[in-house]
Amino acid sequence: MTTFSHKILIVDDELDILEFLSYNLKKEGYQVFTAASGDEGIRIAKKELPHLVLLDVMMPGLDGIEVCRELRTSPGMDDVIIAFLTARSEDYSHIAGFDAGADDYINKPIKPRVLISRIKALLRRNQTGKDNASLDMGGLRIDRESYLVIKDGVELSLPRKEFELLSLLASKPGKVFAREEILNRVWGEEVVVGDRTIDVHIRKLREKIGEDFIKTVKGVGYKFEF
Amino acid sequence: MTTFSHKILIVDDELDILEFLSYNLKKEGYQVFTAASGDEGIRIAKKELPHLVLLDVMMPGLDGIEVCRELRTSPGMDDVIIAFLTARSEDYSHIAGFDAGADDYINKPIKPRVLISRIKALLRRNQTGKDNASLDMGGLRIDRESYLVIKDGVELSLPRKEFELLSLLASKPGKVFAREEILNRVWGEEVVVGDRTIDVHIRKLREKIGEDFIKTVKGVGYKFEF
DNA sequence: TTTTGTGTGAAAATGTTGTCATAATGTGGG
DNA sequence: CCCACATTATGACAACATTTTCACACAAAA
Repeated sequence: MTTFSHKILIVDDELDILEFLSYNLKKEGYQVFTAASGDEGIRIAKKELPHLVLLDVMMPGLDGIEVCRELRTSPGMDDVIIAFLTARSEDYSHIAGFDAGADDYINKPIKPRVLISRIKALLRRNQTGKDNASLDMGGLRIDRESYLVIKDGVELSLPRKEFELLSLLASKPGKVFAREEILNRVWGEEVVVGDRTIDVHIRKLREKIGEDFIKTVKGVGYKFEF
Repeated sequence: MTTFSHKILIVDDELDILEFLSYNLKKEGYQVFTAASGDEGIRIAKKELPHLVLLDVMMPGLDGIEVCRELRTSPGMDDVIIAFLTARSEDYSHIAGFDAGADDYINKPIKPRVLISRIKALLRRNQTGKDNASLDMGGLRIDRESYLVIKDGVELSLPRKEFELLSLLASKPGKVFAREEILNRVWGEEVVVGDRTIDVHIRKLREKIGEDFIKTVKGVGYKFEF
């Protein structure tokens, strides 16, 4: 069997990042293409039909989201895996809405080892045809199908309410969910539970997945961030 | 072998789009059903159990999202592939909250060639592993043809219900099957059996194949793992 | 008939969920 | 800047729900 090499396209306007990523991925044996703008990214993507596209969200001109949209509607691109590169500080709320095409979000700054393992996971996933109903972010994977949360590679099995709560919050990173809304969607409209119930579940979640993912917005509710 | 034809249901309130899509899909050999409203779509879906549903997001009355929700919670519909049709200009944020069921988003206007290739990809994706006659995993082989389970080389002969239950769970390792889903697919839609029936069969299975393969997810269902 | 398969109900075991009291923390007014 | 107030965090526990397990009844097959 000849060694098969995946094609990866990196689109980012910052040249040093481009080089950094390119270097590390090539070292892993991937076939790497780079583009410094959205337009160029689309052109190369159409020509090379890469298996995976790393897409910077913030770019002058065509931004990552628009590129993603364009790619997703291009012929032959149906199976392309698209991962967004996002700066940790950026507000995710506007991205969150766009769940049509992203397979993963990867935070900058990026440690090579982490990047490689995420990319391997992504490529593996799509190869087995297992189109997982799973979200992957900040070292946390939430798999709605297997009811499993994987944190840094370690499986956590959460009780139902906790899982649903996390699942809800993480479905729209950055968005603040009001307590009322949480109650409606996790517990249901008619169910009546005390005021502290949510807090307690939030606490248990934080114990399990770490303190940093769920942020309290006093007087309003909670939000998920990564 | 006779040619197998996939059933596709299109739901859209614009009749010319309905016709346009219908024409193109029929030409490809698909069995096409159409509905001009959400209600009609649900009715037809329940009757025909299509493999794939193309769902317009914006419709008067029941919109695509609501239809999708309804379908996803209908018995037997778990494997239906649902793709949303969206106008390019539409804001995705309101869709985002709805993470329950869409397998794909397809932008209008639609080029036939693109549509066909997306649909093929979607159908292909879901088909894998479905018709496998023999599954082999973790020292356990499940042979649907000979109705035999072989554990570490030893033949086990399981009663029909037990075999079908195991077969279902193992058809998608990792996936949690809700009790409701199990009932529908192993016992059938109309059959009414008590709550404890599933548990007892699970228990007998565990006795025979070992305790570790079938995991309980409390409040949700069971899943197979190896 | 004997054996095997299948479903039921009731008790026990298990894990999950909700509530309370109390501490900690943040917020806005003075 | 500090205080009083409102809100949230936390830990222990009680209440609850679901699943397990068992013994048994009945049906279907051998």
